[in-house]
Amino acid sequence: MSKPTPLSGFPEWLPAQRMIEQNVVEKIRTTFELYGFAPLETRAVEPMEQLLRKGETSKEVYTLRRLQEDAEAREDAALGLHFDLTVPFARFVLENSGKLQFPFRRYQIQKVWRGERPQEGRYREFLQADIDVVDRDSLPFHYDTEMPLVVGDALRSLPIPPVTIQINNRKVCEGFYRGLGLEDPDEVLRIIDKLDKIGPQKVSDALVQQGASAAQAEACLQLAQISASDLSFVEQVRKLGVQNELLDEGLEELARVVEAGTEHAPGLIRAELKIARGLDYYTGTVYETQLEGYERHGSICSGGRYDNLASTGSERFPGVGISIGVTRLLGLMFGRDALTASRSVPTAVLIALPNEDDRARCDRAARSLRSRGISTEVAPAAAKFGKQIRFAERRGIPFVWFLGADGEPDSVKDIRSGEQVNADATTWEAPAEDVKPLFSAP
RNA sequence: GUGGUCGUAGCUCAGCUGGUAGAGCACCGGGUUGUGGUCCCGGGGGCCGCGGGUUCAAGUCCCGUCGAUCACCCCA
Repeated sequence: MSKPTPLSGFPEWLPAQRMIEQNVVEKIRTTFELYGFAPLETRAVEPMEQLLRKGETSKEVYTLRRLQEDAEAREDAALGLHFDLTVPFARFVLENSGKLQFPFRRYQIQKVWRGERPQEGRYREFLQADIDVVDRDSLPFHYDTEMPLVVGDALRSLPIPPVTIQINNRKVCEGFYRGLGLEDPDEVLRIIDKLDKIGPQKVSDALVQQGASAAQAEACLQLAQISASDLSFVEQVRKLGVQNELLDEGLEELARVVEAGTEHAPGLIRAELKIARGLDYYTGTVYETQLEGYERHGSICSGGRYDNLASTGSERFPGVGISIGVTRLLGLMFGRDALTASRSVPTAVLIALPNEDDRARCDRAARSLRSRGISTEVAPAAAKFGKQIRFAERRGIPFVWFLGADGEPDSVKDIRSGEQVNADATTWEAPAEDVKPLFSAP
């Protein structure tokens, strides 16, 4: 059997990177819980009809079937892996609405799968950290203002470059387009979304192609080019002179999100009237997040308001949510060596083994250190101390422990400084910064 | 899913118009009878991503495939 090769789009990290991922997830989780979001995990698989309920994303869904399965059952292709965490959550709410208290806020940190062509920062299997709030019948708008603040806190707790959460509101766009007399707001939105990639001239051409007049296209471009970190965007939109009720409503909402950002997290939020978001279940606020220095790789955290995603005949559960693309974030950072671990193992202390006969003594010392939370391993084999120190060095283990010769005290060496001092395994404490690996930008 | 570029030791790469593989770093051993990182000496490693084809001969040309990456699509 020849050497296995990677599977495109299914990343696997090395232990040092996995430690970083775990640490990142832990920090995100802590922030989510600080805001009172309750943990939830849904199954990886959903019925296809659920997955396709909103949005034409069928081609991205991986379907599930047993290897041995009769042809007729196969035709149903009844199950698929979820491609985000919002749709399964909506299903879960409908299914369990009787057992939940509303407004219901929960977080989910899980793998999702999409059958897209992979490239840097884009994968087929990746981890999302998602928060949502849903309520019965109607959901107060202030939750729309809270979402970016939560992920802002989470992202700012990580050793990564600054982020900017860009906000828009579909009501603004749709209202504006309708106010202009354009009939197909979704199509306009789709075109406007490409502004950064193809430039204003081509966007304008495309709009005219779709039946817009030159003046209408120009107005759409004017709107899309509005960007502000404060409320000044309202005035800028007004100046364009379009009158529409939905537009007014959207502006009011967007203003509230920006206002909350200004108050609670200066520099985090920016009204960016060109962002659209692909998923078509969003009905109001939409979020997209840029990581400074990695803008061209797309948003690392997105979401929005969905008023109609979770509804049955009689019941309706509007929601708002946002999701951090953990794998994208990490993949981009790893790709530039911009996030590293101080060691490749959790171990803080390596106990040198002078002779195989001393293993029991070493194990005793190890147990003593572990009992006080110090991650410890005993050297794999008796060898020259130089080799054992090198074993530790290769892995970034900061301390090597030496048993004292009979009657002598043990000693511990900081192999970074070379300093070695007498120590007692029942009382010695590692410096606080060395107990766990550190994760940082180099 | 469509198209482009790339794929040589663990890593970074060299290998001219086809003539059966090299460097630096890393790794292992010795100098250093057991406390490393310097220095010196020596060593192991590559079906040249994989499969097929053209040719007397292919790392070098052609096709396919897998992987990486870029653009489109879409999106975390």
